[in-house]
Amino acid sequence: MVGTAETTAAPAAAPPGLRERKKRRTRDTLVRAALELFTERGYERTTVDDIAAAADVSQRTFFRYFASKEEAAFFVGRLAESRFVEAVRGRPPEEAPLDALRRALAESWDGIAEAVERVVPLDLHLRFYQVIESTPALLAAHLRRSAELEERIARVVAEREGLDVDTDPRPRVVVAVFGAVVRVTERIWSVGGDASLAALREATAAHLDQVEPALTGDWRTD
Amino acid sequence: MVGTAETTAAPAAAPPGLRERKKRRTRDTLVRAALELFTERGYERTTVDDIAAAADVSQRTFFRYFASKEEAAFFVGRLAESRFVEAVRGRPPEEAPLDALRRALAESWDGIAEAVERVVPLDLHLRFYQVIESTPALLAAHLRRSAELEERIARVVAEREGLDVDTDPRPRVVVAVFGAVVRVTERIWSVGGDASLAALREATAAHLDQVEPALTGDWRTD
DNA sequence: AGGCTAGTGACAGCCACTGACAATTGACAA
DNA sequence: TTGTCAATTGTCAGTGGCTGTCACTAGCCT
Repeated sequence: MVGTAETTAAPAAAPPGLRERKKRRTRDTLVRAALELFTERGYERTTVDDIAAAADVSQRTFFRYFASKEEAAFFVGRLAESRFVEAVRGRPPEEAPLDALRRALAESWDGIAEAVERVVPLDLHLRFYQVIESTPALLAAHLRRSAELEERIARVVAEREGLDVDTDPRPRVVVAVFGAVVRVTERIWSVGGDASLAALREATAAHLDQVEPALTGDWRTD
Repeated sequence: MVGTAETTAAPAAAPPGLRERKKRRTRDTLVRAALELFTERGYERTTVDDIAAAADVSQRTFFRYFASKEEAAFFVGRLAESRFVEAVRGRPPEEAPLDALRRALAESWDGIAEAVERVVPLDLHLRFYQVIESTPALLAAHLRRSAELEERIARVVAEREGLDVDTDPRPRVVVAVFGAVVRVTERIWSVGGDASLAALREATAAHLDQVEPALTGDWRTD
């Protein structure tokens, strides 16, 4: 069952039966309970038993929905990622790669917020980033997931440009640069006082503007 | 005891007593046993008990030397990181940041190889990168460690330029970009056939050359 | 030589995670 | 409606990473 959620949703969605609805409810309850406990008490100090108890299921059931404690933590993040990948796919092919990534992100925010809200309060999701940044185990998992996401996007970019990712390093390089900036932003934003989506959005745009000047390196001429 | 290795070595190294030498030997034996087992059998399929048995100590003793199985895996990598940081510190301040990083890395390779050899065969260390890339848990840990390293280096760069990392995002951005390229290189190199230091060195230089052209984005004009 | 202390092993226990089996409970046809 | 089948769940037992505790041994220092 793990991983077979609606990420692999059928094209023609038949009205889900009771069984399916119940499953979704359980899953969402688990995710929400997990995020609430994590943000209140911390990731490490929350046991899977705690989460299961809060959702009123057995520990074994928790692991039938999520392959690991970590996976539950990032379930919501996954929704956001899919949105972004789709946005990149939808960009007109004549845009330069870095531009396309940038605009895709800019136009994704609202859709992401909406998708997140369908499972947990947006605010909870945003506050959870602070937990990620301050928990080594979670940060590690987050970075690995980001790397995987970058790989997916690099393939999309390569396809747009008619290149082979395994021959030409440029797609991976641009995407890596883009991802690096986004992560620096997340980090700075998460320790800053304003945990709002608007603040994240603006900080991202601002930092992306810094890439060119930062690389040319005449920092002392301003 | 964990973490108090010679990273925090005394300035005037008094001739180490028997106790100290024995400790170092035990630690190195553990590291070597761990890397050998990891590369032969895989990380997950090697238990801490296996490593401890191979080094002829108890499991408890293993955990007195290393806070986690993961830490033993990255002990050698830590040596390499320190060398690099020092090399960055040693670069003349008039160099542009990205240049300084690049040259620091270029001049570090030999010293790193030497430092590694003092603990395990260089070849073993290099082959271990394949294990890292193909083991999710290790990759996650590796990425987190890289992020920490980048933070340290960002501070060095900021200092060189007389900037405050918490105010000006540029130091973190350059370093992140540099780190991203290095990681893309590691990844491609680790799946490629040639697991030699020379190959890694060349691939790194080549990929760093790609940053500028990849960002400007006129990919179809060549 | 003898006390001091760092290093070690043995043991017990917590927590993430997994396999196996039995009990429930939706789904669907008779 | 009812009976059957399959999906979902709970219980139980076990593995592996990791930690606290305690007694014991072995370098070190006077």
